[in-house]
Amino acid sequence: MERPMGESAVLANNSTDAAMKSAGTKKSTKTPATKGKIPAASLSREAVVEAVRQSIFQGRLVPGQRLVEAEICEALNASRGNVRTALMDLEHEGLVERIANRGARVRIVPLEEALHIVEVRMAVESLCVARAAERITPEDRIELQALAQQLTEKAEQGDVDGYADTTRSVFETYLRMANQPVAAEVLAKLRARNTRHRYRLTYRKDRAKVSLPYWLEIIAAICAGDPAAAEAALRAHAQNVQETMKALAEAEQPFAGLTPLSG
Amino acid sequence: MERPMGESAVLANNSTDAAMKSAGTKKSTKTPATKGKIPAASLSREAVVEAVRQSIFQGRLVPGQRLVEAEICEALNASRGNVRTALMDLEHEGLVERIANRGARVRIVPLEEALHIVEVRMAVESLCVARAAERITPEDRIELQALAQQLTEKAEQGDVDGYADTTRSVFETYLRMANQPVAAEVLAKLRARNTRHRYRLTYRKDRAKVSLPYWLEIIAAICAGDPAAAEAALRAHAQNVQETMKALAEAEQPFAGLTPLSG
DNA sequence: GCGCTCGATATTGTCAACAATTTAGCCAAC
DNA sequence: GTTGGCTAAATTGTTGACAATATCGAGCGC
Repeated sequence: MERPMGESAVLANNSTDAAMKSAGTKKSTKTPATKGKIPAASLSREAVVEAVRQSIFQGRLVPGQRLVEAEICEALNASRGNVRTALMDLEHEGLVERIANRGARVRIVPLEEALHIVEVRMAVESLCVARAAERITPEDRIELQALAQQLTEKAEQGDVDGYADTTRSVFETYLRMANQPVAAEVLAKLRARNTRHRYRLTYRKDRAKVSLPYWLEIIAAICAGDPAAAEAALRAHAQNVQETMKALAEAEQPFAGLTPLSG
Repeated sequence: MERPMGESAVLANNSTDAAMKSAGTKKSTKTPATKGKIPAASLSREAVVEAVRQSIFQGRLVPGQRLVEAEICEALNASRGNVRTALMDLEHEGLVERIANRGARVRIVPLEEALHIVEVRMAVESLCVARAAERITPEDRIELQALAQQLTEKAEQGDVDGYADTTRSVFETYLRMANQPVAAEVLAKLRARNTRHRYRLTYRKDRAKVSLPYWLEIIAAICAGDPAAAEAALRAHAQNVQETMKALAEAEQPFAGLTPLSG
């Protein structure tokens, strides 16, 4: 209704490839045959979850957009049951909003909530870096210092993507070091939930210059085995992120509907 | 197979009442009639979630117990689809564990994980009490001081249930004051997830004596508008909880299977 | 006697038809 | 012109049947 047709193609064009990739792993063991009737080997629930999730992350599905079960069915060639459960899964992840009898849509995460998310992340991640600092081993120290070096290089080269990837590696490294699986789980969900807001920050040309000193300080504190300093450094970074997000949102406010992902 | 029969009654006997209560709210508007065929007005998905959740909380379903869809169906008089989605919901809550093609069981939360949960809760709740201390209003102060008074009285009277209820009120109050919906959401899930371990602590006769000073200190710090002190007080409490949980688990280790809920 | 394949059974996963609900358009009445 | 109810269309929710998968036990060869 809202948009008559053809938009389901947005989901189909690029998604099925990625979706099939994860679906292939499943049905590989045995050929179903299915009594001669070929039901087009429809996507499993997990594959649908992944396809829709990626579509949201990559901006093919914009916040607020309606997710009609039947449309997704056709676009991904999946049965409605699978699509339905997939949407429920995504609701639990906080990516999709579902209202009873009224359908699902891509969840809109308002700035205020995004700031709250950063705040909670700050609390949980400060726990993680503190524990990482306490538990650091010589091997970890070498790895972290190498990452610090790499981070500096990427920043100097102006390699935005590489810099973003490396920060993720740092994050994953101290998370592993912290040995806090519950914290890791919580963080994964929170990060997924404000991917969009995070993207706006991460992929800015000048972001590396601002964030590099914060990252280096965090790494230095962990390597020094100083939990308090690590917490402080992480909180400083988080506060900068909050401020920058606010500033960015204000700057973009006038343009309302537009979302210039690649500023 | 494992246990031939009759155990489904464990779920049915007491649960349907509570389940019906929440189901009643839904179907109240209109009588379905359903073409003359009476499908026994089966429980909706949410009602099943609630019934199973309560059964787990109240210990009628013990950790590790298998949750066969068909059995729950019959016990609660719900359709399998609803039971199925309910189990998936509970999986997301961390209460139920589901293995593909092998069914669901009540999740076993090992001591180690329970300690991790307390640690994450400590991080998130310390954020909340700090914010509560920053944002406190005169009305909040009056409310908190009244709760502190009540807490002291219940502890003196040895009213274990009342004391537990009041601590929950304190928790809810500073959570509301903190204005951190995301943190509240995360905490709700974490609390649900180690309900069982928490019960062992909360409902001990002598627990109030130990925890009361911690609670009073937290409240005092919030009322004083001192975020740092509030965080410190909360962390002290959390650490005591961790230590006590460890000690309790060790003490119970010899008795293996038994779970003396009302020690 | 021991291990192994092969069937029987129990249980979960998928699907498509059906029921219920909401929404939008329309006409009538005020 | 606006409000109110009524009907039709679109969409979600539910159910039962069927397919796929894992588990267990019996028979069989070694």
